[in-house]
Amino acid sequence: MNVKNSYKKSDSVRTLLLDTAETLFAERGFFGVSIRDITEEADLRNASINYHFKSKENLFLAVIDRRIAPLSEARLSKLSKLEIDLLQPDRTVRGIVEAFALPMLDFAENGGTGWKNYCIIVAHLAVQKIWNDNIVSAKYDDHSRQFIETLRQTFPSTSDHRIHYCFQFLLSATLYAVCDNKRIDTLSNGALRSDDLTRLRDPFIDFTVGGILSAAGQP
Amino acid sequence: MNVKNSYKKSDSVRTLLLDTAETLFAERGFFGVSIRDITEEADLRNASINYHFKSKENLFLAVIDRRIAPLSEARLSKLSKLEIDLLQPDRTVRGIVEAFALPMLDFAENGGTGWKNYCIIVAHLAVQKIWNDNIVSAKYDDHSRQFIETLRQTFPSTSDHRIHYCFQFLLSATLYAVCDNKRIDTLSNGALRSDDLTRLRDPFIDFTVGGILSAAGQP
DNA sequence: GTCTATACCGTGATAGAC
DNA sequence: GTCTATCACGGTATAGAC
Repeated sequence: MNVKNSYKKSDSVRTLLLDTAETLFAERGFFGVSIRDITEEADLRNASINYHFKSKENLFLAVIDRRIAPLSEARLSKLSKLEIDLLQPDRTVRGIVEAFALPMLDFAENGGTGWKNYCIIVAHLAVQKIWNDNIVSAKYDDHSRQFIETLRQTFPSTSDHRIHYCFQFLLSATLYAVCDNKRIDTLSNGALRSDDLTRLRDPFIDFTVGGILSAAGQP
Repeated sequence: MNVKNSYKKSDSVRTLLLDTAETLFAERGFFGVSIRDITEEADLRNASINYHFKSKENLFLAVIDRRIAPLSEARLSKLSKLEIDLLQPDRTVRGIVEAFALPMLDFAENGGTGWKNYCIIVAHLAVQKIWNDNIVSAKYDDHSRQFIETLRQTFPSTSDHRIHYCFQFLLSATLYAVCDNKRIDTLSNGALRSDDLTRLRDPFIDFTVGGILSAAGQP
């Protein structure tokens, strides 16, 4: 019982730190947030971060790590249900796009603030070279390669490099969609909102599916 | 003559600071770089930044500002030569895509390290809400709206919100393309390079043109 | 007008009391 | 497991010398 209680208490502090860090990192990025910002926001002493996570960078890694498995599983579960139909590449591509993008769009919009902030952090990471090796590649290569392989099989006569670019284009559209940068709010004078991913969904699928068919169409 | 000389000297220090800052901001972002990092790299005292730019944030703004006019002019000059042909939306869309994306891809690859770093910085800015008002909106709204308006005219029966999303998708593909994050190097096991924008160009145009036609096709 | 020296505060991390 | 005190360092900004 003691063990269980102490575990639960420690666990709740860890979770509180992860949640608070997630929020702040989403707002200002890794370098824009100090461990004092985090602990003050969470009403804790700043030593708690070093105790629970050893360092600020480690906390950041833990924030990223926490939600990789659920996201990856949601994507791969959809992908595993996909039937590659070479006679209907449009249907197959739609299946790939939906398996890759819809879980992230759905988590970002309906998964609560935690998931929303997580997606924003990933969108930031993704455009920065410095995180490519330690984080992005280490954590996302596996399931990215499965999507690339599925595209590969869907377009047997398309060159490898076009297949890879198609994945990049799908990725960039997805990540920009979840970064919630308020850009479209400004440009549309408030008619659209960058956090309204429900409204984005249909145009998004039309664009990415049409784009991939067009880019993969010629070998 | 004194005035001219002193102006030239001051100007060269300013330029050195701008160039050095541009390089470092591209590597680690605004918060990841200190004014000491910049002045040490440039072999200057750290007070020179406050003297020439008043503050770190002001220096950052100056870095962004410096290259907006040339980029904007390159884009709008191409756009002004475009003829909107409602009977051939594919040709028109290709013209819009080329006017918006090719100048940036070209500057990033062939404009020297300064332009390359600038494009990387813009790609980082673009996904962060905090810079939307002071920088992105203030500096890029004008020419962004011209591209949106041209899309608007090209697809008279498409809803406004799809037009705005089409611009967002074009923007996200363009910015991700120039961020040089090495992701495609990793995923392709070195067969492709994120700094090889020449090779990216044709698939990029096929994807974005096909995507926009598909997303704007249905009102 | 330009650069030097320095002030002063915030940073990440740790040692040791509780 | 948590808190206090403190470290060495890096952060921006400024006052004043040249």
